[in-house]
Order: sequence, then structure tokens, then C-alpha cells
Amino acid sequence: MKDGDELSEDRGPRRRRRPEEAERTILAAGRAFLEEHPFREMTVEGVMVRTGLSRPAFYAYFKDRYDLVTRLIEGVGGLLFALDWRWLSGTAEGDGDRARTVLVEALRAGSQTFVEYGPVLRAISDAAGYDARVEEVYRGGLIERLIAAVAERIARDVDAGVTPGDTDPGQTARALVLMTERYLLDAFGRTGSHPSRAEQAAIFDTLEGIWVRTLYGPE
Amino acid sequence: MKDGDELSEDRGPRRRRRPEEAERTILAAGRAFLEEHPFREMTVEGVMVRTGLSRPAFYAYFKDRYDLVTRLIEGVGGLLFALDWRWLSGTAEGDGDRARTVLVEALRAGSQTFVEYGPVLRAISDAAGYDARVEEVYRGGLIERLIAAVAERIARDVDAGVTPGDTDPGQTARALVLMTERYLLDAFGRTGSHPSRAEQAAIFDTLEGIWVRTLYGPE
DNA sequence: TCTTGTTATTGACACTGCGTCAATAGACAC
DNA sequence: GTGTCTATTGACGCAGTGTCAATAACAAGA
Repeated sequence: MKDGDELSEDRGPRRRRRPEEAERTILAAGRAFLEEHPFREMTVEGVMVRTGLSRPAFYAYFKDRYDLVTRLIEGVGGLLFALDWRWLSGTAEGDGDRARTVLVEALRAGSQTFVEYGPVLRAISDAAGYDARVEEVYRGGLIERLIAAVAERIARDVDAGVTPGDTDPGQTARALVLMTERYLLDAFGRTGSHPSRAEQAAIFDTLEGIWVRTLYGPE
Repeated sequence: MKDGDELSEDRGPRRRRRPEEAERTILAAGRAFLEEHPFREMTVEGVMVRTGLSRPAFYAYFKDRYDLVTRLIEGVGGLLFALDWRWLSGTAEGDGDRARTVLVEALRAGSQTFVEYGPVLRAISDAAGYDARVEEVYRGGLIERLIAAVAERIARDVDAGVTPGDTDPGQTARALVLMTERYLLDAFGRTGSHPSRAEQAAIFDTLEGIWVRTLYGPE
């Protein structure tokens, strides 16, 4: 670990902030930290040197580093599932082409969130392996709810006849959602590099290809 | 954490073993531990109480707990990629039906490994989030090599005309392999429960459906 | 300007788990 | 027996955590 790496601000005399400001400062420091380092390197000290506050101050605002990461997600949470709600809630009614188009838009919107918040999303995914509470919130909460919603939609598409009848909606939704999460995390969750525009396009196209061919067949 | 949980054997006087036996004992204890607890709860002490040896003895055989998990995988490693090598190395030559059949067999064989070694595989996957060395061995080694092999095969299928021409072999291989890993880990990596036979069948069918529809179209 | 109360902030502490090493004591060879 | 080799361990220092009583910044009132 470098030295001048941390902009420790050489904090002068004690400064007193409004709780709300302190909390925002810590959240920002946490986010900044995760843009540069993977979650496994995150320590309370490592975050707090960026704030000009002492380590114990952290515990006045957050229970522990998992709590910090969880709250970071809240700022992204809604967006994550800003994958176009139209596809999830809509009905195909025999119109496969329309379903296809809307699905593609939904996937693009969802993917965009990963492009912007990749490292933070990666961090919560990693943190889920560290802490049972984070796992519950992330996997048990966000992911499971998304799977359930997608499963509903697939079930309707099967009933409408636009998706093959031998499709198991629940399992297929699970596989597709987990694929999407893992694949986008792999592509955009690295702390260092970002994929080029061309690579991004290839990634989106691949994802869309798999969803569409699985649910609506070729063409 | 319970009390009588650990069968601590109340180890009597010091006992001296052959190094090889001690190592096997520790590996077995590690495996047993992971059948009952997730990786995040694994401590060196927690493993060693099951062996009748002291905690420091661990370090005579393993560098740290990540080293233990890595070596546990070696015992599974080959099997993991016992997904039928015929599909990976073969060529379709316009015979889509044959490719389909062999792929399905390959997936079943690979999935079977997850059924048997689920918790251990889950552990190394989690450990990859904890430790850069494990990440390198698992993601950078096993997974990337598998992706590369699958990509080769897909490229050949595209050339042979059995897979749609707009398929990006590298990205598609990545998405499919990551999906398979994540989905099977989700299904068989839990420490507590195992899916029923019927659920297993649904999981396999779903996986196969996605691979086949993506690469070879419907029917 | 000088109190005074509130409370954000922190130094210091105890704790867990890690990784190391010199010292201890089985087991085998002779 | 006796000696040698080395598997084993008690004890240590370290990193990072989470807590708490003591401190001091700021706001408000006289």
C-alpha cells in the first residue's frame, strides 16, 4: 500500500459537524474507497482517514463496514431495478416482437446501472459472502424479488404462447437473473479498468441474445 | 455458536503423526467443517479442534485458510471440468442434433460435480472474494480456462453454421459459463439443504434449455 | 463577552483471530 | 537404554474490531 495514496488532510484541530454532514462524508469516502480498492481491502480506518475524522467516529454513524456497504446500495438500489418495468409488468398477448423490443430496452437500462455503479455493486456482492446480514439484504431481498418478478413475467409469456411450453418460469428466471448479475459484475465490477464502448456493446448484445433466444426463440 | 457442536475429542496427551496423515486429517476436517458452516465462519481454530491438533500445527501444513481451501479444490478440480470433453473438443460439421446431444451430456456430468461437492465449491467461490491469490487460482485459472475452451467450441459451431452468425463466441462463452457456475452454486452450494430429485431435474433442464436455445436454436 | 448545556468526537481499552518461533517431547534407529 | 530427528505446542506480537468514559466544539442565553 502506497503512502501518499491517502489524502489524509493532516486533519488539524478537532472539527465538529452536523451528524447528517458527517454521515454523508463517510458515505462518500466509502464510495471513493471502493472505486480504488476491492471490498476485501476495506477497513474502517482506511475509510475514515479520507474524512478527517477518527476511526471511532465511524461507529457513531454505522454499525460496521457491512452496514456502510448496505447503505451505499440504498443509494443505488432503486436504479438497479430501473430495468424497464414495462417488460416486467406487461403482457405479450401473442405479440412476440413487441415483448422482444421491450425486453431489450429493459436490459439496456439495467446494464447501464452496472456501468455507472459497478464497483459499489461488486462490493455488496462480495460483502454478501462475508456477512450474513448483507447476504440476506442483497440475495434474499433484492435478487430474490427480482427473480420473482421475472418469473411472473415468464409465466405469462408461457401462457400467452410466445415462450416455449416446456419452460420452467421460476428456474429460468433464476438462471437468467443470476447470469446477468454475475456477468455484468464480472465486466463492470473491476476496480481498475472499464471496458471500451465496443466491448460494452458486445456485452449488451450477448446478454440480450441469450435472454431473447431463451424466451422468444431466434429471428 | 453452540457448545457440544464441536467434537473436540478432548485430545489426551500429545500424539505424533506422519506428516502425510496429519495433512489428510486437516483436509478432511476442513471439508467436514464446510459441510456444516459457510466459509465466512471458518477459522483455523474451528478446523483444528476437529483434528485433535493445536492451532499452530495447522501452519506446518498450510500457509493459511485460503491455502487449505485451494487445496481442497485440487481434490475436486479435475472433476469440476469433467464436463464431457467430447463436446468441447468436437466439431459439429453441420450436425446440430449431435452437438445438442453431446452438450446435454456434458452439462449433466458437470452439474453432477456440483451436486456432490457443492459446499466446497461454494467455499472456494466465497474465498475468491476474500483473498487475491484464491481469486487468481479460481477465476483467473479454472474459470477463465473453461471460458476459453467453450469459446473455441462456439467459434467452431458458428463457422459450421449450426450456431447463429451474430454470436460473439468469447462473450457468449463467458456469459454461459458464469451463469452455470453461479446458478449451480446457488442451487447446491448451501450448507444446509439439498434440492430434491425433482428440483435437480428442473435445474438441469433449465440449464440445458438455455445453453441449447442460445447455441442451437429451438426444437 | 462570558457562561453553560448539549453532544460530536476521540484516546484508550479489551477482544478475536492471525502467523511465528523457540522450546518440548514422541517415535524410530542403533 | 540412548540419541537424533522433527512433529507439536505455549507464548508472543500484530492487525483490526467495537466500546466507553472523558473531552471539547458549537449554540444559545444572560
